[in-house]
Amino acid sequence: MTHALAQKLDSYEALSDQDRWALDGLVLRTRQVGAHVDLIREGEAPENVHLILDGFACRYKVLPNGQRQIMAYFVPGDFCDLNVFILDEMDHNIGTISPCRVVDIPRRSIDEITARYPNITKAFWWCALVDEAVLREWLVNIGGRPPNQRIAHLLCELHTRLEAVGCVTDNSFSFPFTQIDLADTMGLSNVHVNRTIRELKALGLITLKQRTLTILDVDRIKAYCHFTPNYLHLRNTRWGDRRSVSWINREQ
Amino acid sequence: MTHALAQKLDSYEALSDQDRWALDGLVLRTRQVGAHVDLIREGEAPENVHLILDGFACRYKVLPNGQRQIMAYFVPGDFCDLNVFILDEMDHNIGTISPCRVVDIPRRSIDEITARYPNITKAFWWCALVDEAVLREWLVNIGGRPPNQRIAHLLCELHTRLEAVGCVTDNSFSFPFTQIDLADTMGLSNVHVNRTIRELKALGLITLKQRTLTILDVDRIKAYCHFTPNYLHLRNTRWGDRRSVSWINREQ
DNA sequence: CGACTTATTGATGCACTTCAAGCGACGTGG
DNA sequence: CCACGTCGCTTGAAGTGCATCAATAAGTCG
Repeated sequence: MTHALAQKLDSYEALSDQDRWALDGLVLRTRQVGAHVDLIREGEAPENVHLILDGFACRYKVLPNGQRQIMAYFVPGDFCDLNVFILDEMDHNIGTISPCRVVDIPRRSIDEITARYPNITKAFWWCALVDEAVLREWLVNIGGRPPNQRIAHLLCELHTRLEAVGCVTDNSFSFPFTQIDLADTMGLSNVHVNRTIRELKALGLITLKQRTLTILDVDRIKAYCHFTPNYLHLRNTRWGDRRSVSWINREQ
Repeated sequence: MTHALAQKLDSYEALSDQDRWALDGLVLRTRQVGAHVDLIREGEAPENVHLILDGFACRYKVLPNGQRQIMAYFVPGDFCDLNVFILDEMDHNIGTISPCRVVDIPRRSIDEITARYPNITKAFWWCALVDEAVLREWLVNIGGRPPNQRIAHLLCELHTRLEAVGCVTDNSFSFPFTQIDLADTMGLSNVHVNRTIRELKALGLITLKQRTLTILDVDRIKAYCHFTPNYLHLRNTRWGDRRSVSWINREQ
């Protein structure tokens, strides 16, 4: 059974057996972390890279008034802070949502890998750039989409990302997020998240029972929120020749 | 007269004379671009890195309903897409706000520089990570702050970033953004942006005349929106020992 | 079983959007 | 040179989408 990281990198570029062995060496020392535990906090100096092998985590900040803003979700196979060594200190927190299996990778191990395995190095780069692209899409999501499409879009993204690491069966996947988590992610109140989710259920797009989310009609929910996965830059995904829209034709 | 890039990198780590010369070689071939011109569009394959030497540009997407979402502002000294080669095609557009002096840097030049100048390589890394940190802060801004603080926060950030490249005198700087630009940046309507800006003027925090913005009371506007520049990771900036807030104490 | 968190639902209010109209600055062409 | 169109800013009026407050129900964990 291959771990989520190898599966994820493989979805970008085919890995050799040597590459795989090197990755296996990276993830030898895993540790189990409970739910709602901080892996690293704002103000601390980053020592290790955190890799999530199992479970869900997130990146977040807390504003002076106590408001929490979640900026990213981490799913199995995701690095939390791959290149963070460059910066002197963390400007945000990283905490678990559900119990997680985590690997703490020292900087030296990353350097050694990138020195010897160009394929992996390239794949790491790809990870970092995709993470940034996801962050951009979240900004678009919060800034530009109405709440119902906003939440649907997040669900489509999670579905796609989790599918790439084999965590989806029959369009169902583990969904440990509370409605408060979602509210703090989407810039909405928990009450409104509740009503929006019920709307998505009523439309027959999803079901959500016992922390398991099922997408009932993948095509319809993607159409519903205009989900295009191009920003995830997956190898096997193809979508129509969607031409870009420029400055000129701003209105419809 | 040193250009904005050298000045910016120097604000991170002191550069040697050799480093400076190498950077000067990078920015030899500049070109002038008008306002509201796309430098690169969604769907295109990235060929060159774009560096802004003078003027303002932005990163944006256009949603199916015609809504534009701006995801980043570029000021003098900023790379638009430093590491974008890794990805097959652009997932967003980059366009100018004002007329700009731009350098198109081919991938090879970047590779040569990073192969020979470790200081510059490290500084480039720092640029990329700070850009990402800024993006995160924008997400917090849109998701978590009320509109008045949201706009004030953007102005504080611009002030700080422009100061680092010598584009601020007497707390005044060029401000070519229209209120529609700001609206598409902040996830607000242009009407509300207008009223909020008038509020900031009425509070005596700013003036805005002939595309020049002046911050009348830097300390007060920073306090007004709880601006902390730690996410910009500037060398010379120091701020109090702001301890991080964690999961536990969520409410105030 | 009891304490606490999470989900749900209703009622109220206001912050924001939308629509609309007027105004000044600017550029272009007749 | 003036007429006209466009664009950005401003302001008013009206409607509503979302937050806030509150109270109950349903899980969940010790």
